Amino acid sequence: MNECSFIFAADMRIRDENKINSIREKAIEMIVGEGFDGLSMQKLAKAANVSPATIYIYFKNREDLLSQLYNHVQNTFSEVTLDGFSPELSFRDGLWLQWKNRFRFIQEHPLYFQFQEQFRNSPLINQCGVDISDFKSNMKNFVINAVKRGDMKPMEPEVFWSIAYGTLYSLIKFHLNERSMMNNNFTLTDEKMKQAFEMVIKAFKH
Amino acid sequence: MNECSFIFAADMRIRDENKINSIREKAIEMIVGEGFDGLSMQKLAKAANVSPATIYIYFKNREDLLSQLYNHVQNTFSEVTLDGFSPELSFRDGLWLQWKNRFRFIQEHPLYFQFQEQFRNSPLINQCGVDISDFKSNMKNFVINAVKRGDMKPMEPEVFWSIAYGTLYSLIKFHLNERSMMNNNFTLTDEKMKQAFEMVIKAFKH
DNA sequence: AATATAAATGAACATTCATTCATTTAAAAG
DNA sequence: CTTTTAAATGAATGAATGTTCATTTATATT
Repeated sequence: MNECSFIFAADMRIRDENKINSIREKAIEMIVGEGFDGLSMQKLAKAANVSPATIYIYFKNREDLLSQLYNHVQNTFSEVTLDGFSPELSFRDGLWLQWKNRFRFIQEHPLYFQFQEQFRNSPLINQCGVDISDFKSNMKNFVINAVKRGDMKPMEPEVFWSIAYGTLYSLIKFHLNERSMMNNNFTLTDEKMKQAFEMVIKAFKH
Repeated sequence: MNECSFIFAADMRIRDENKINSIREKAIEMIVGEGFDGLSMQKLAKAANVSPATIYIYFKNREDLLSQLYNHVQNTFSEVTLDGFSPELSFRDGLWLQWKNRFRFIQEHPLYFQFQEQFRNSPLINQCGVDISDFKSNMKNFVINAVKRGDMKPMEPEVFWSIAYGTLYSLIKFHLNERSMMNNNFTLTDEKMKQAFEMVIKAFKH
């Protein structure tokens, strides 16, 4: 398929991958900074040093742009999060690796995370089908194995997820908003993460 | 102050409280359904059966409208959440009452909750100063008392909050999205809430 | 150098946007 | 009933919106 498209596209002027990247990054930047209603195609074009029409070469329309942005962010998220992970890992090691990987994701891509959260909490999430089946089957099998080994009593996956990750995501949000709910600066250090993690592990104990 | 404004306003045509309510509710409805970029002043006027100009009697501009919406929702949230609550309650009873109250809030005002989350995860949250100091001092004192009594070891408030409520909010979000992360329907019953609550309590045990 | 192909463009489109304003409507007081 | 006051309005404003299109530019092959 790759060779095919290379052959057929032999004569075409090559796509500027920097351009499509620039459009994507600037779009995410604008959305995180000004919200979805702060993203206009013309402002985006200007920010990405591109003609408005150029955007429509790579994206069918505004909706498709947003959808592809989310897709891209989700793929990056899956990559980082699955790094070094295996469903065969012990409950403790596997969950801790997930915590570390997910925290690394927001450290390496803070804008991606904020975009992700903004998108997920908006109605856009309902119009956008992103395939993360590989990621999900990894997570699912991990839980199945944990129950098999008796590291965790059986429970609905949503209950598991809420305790295992709801806590972490809340910590991360405090970390990202310097002006947190408590009005003092909060930095999520490894130590605090470990402290919370041990409490979560205790919650899962029989 | 109330009497004063009554006297001075004696001759004026009375403000239609239904109108301002209708504007508010329709606005929240539109935002939850179509996102912040789905809310236009003209569409809102039509939905609320009002002239666009009328909106500007009650709200300085679009930004002020959004800010007042959030303010209203936060006040409602505080009312419901503090119902029956006291910082003097035992750790277990107080936290459980908070869980029940917050769940009741999203049951009675599901749109409010979704609006709240959408707003909180958007950049709008930074431009909008809402006073919830009464609410916060209640929550703060509750934690102080819990530490005093030895029901909980001292920890940063953000860590406490993430374990105590991060879990609950995650459950609530699964509950509200019928198409959840796990792709099956999830309903947050009292039983499941209690199950998760007991795990959270265990996490806090010494 | 000439050709072919698609990338890239800037100007233009109709539409929708937030906001304003001159005018009308309704209600309370005299 | 008349007057007064502010609520309420519909039409209008210019600016900004998403999208298109005829044209130009750049590149890989001949």
